[in-house]
Amino acid sequence: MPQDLQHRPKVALAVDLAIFTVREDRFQILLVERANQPYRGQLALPGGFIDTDDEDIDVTAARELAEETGLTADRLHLEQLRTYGRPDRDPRGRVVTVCYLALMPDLPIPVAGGDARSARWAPVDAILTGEVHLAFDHQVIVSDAVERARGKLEYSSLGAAFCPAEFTISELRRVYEIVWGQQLDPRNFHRKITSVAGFLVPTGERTTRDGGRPAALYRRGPATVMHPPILRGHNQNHSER
Amino acid sequence: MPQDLQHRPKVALAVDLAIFTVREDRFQILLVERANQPYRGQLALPGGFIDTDDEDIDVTAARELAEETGLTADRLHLEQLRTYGRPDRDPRGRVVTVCYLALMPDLPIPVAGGDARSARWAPVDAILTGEVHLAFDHQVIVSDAVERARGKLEYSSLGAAFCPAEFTISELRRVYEIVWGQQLDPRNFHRKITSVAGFLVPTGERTTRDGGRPAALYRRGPATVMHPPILRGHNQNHSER
DNA sequence: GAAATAGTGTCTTTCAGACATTATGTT
DNA sequence: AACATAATGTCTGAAAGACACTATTTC
Repeated sequence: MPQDLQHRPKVALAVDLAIFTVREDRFQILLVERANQPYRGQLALPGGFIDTDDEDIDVTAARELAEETGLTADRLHLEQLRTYGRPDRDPRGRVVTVCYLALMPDLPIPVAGGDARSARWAPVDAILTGEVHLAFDHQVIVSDAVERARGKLEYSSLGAAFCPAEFTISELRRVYEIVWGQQLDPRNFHRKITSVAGFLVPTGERTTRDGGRPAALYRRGPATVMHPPILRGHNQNHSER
Repeated sequence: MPQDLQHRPKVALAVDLAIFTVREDRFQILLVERANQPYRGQLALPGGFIDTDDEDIDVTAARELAEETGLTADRLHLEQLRTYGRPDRDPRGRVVTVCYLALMPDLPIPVAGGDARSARWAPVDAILTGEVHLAFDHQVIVSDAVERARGKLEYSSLGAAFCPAEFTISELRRVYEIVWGQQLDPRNFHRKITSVAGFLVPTGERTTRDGGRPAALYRRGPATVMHPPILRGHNQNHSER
C-alpha cells in the first residue's frame, strides 16, 4: 500500500454554481451557453475546473462567482450544496463536481462577466418542468439546489439575500412568495418576521417606492436563524414518501 | 482551451465516513487507528481513496461503509455530508475528500471489518471538546457531522436509524436524549412522535425488556419527515450569531 | 375625495410544555 | 404488596392562521 499520492488514481475536479435571484417577479437561475464540446451550445450551470492547487475549493467557488457576476462573495450568500460524482456524468471521462449555491439580489448588471460565455437568467420552473434542458446532470443539480434554497428560507434570514441592502417587509415577503410560489398573509408575515430579535434592523428611513403608505426600510441584522421557522403551508406530504 | 481532460489538473479524491451510533448510553463515532504515514498511529475517520473509475462516489461510500461495518447500505442511513478541499489538509499533497454521514444501530459486531486497521467507537463529546485528537481536518468534519445528525433528528425519522428494527417509544426517546444531551418529557415525546402519520408502525408485539409495564414495539414507517419538527429546547441562540 | 399599501390589533385554533392519573407487567 | 415503566388525559400558555381596522402616502 503506497504512502504517497503518486500511485493514486486522480480525477478532474470541477466547481459548478447554482446562482439564484428573484428578478421580474420570478425565481431565476444563472445559466451559460456552452462554447465548447461537449454539449456545445447547450445551457449549463456556470463553473469550471479547479486550476490552482493552492486554493480551497470554497475559495475557487467564490472566485468563479466573482468572475461570473462581478460580485465578491462577502456581498452575497455562497454555500456548498453537494458533490456529484456519477462516473458517466461527463462524456469526456471521470469528472467530479463540487456544486455551490449562491443567492443574490437583482442587480443592474449581474451578467456579462469577464468570461466570454454568454450568461443569462432563466426561470427555475422552466428547468424543473423540463421545458428547458441542461447539459450534463445539471438538471438534477438545479433540482437539489432549488429544494435547498426553498428550505433555507423557512428558518434563516436568507430571503434578504435576494433583496438590496435596504428593503421593506413587503419586498421581503414578495421574495418568499415568488421563491415558494405561494401567497403569504402580509399581516402575519410582518408579525412573524419582526418578532425575531436581531433579524431585521430598521434603518429609520422610509420609502414610498412600492406605492401607498411609506414603508420602513430595514437591513439584515446579526441573527441568521429563525426559531421556530416560518412554514410553507401544509401542502407538503407529511406522511407518505 | 482544451476540450479534453488530458490537460486538466487532477486531484486525489478520497471518501471519508462519519459513522455514528448510540452505544452504552453515549453518542459515539467510529474511528480507526492509522496504520500508515501521515499521522500514523493517530485516530481518524474511516475512509480511503476512490480506486475504481466506474463507480459513483455514493456507491464508493456505501462500499466502504460495508467494508468497515459489515453492513450493506440499505440496512442503515447514509447521506453525503460535505466536501472538504483545503489545499493544506493533507501533507502529502492535494487531497479532496467527500464526506458521508452514516447512522447505525448498536449492533453486536459492528467493528472488526475486513480492513486490517483497528476500528473503535469513541464518544463524540471527547472529540468535540478536543480531548481526543484526530488526524487531518477530521476534527472539523466530525463537528459538522454531529451538527447535521443532531439537526436531522428534529424533523426526520432518523432517530430510529440508531434503534434495532423493532423498538419501543422509550428506546427511541433515549436515542434523542443521548444525541441531544437533553432530557425529554416521556409523555410529550410519546404524544408527538405517535401523532405523525406513517412515522412509526406498531408491530402488535410487546416487550418487557425495559422493565415495568410491557411496551408496544414499533418499526419505522414510510414517513420520513416530521412537520412541524420536534425542537430541542429554547437554549439555542435565537437571535445572536 | 379614491386608491394603494403599511402597520396594528383581535379572535380562534392548534400545539408544545408541564404534570396527574391510570394501566400492566416484574419481584 | 412494592416497584417500574407504559400509556392516556388535562390544563395552560404561546404562537400560527384568518381577518378587521386604522394610518399615511399618491393621484
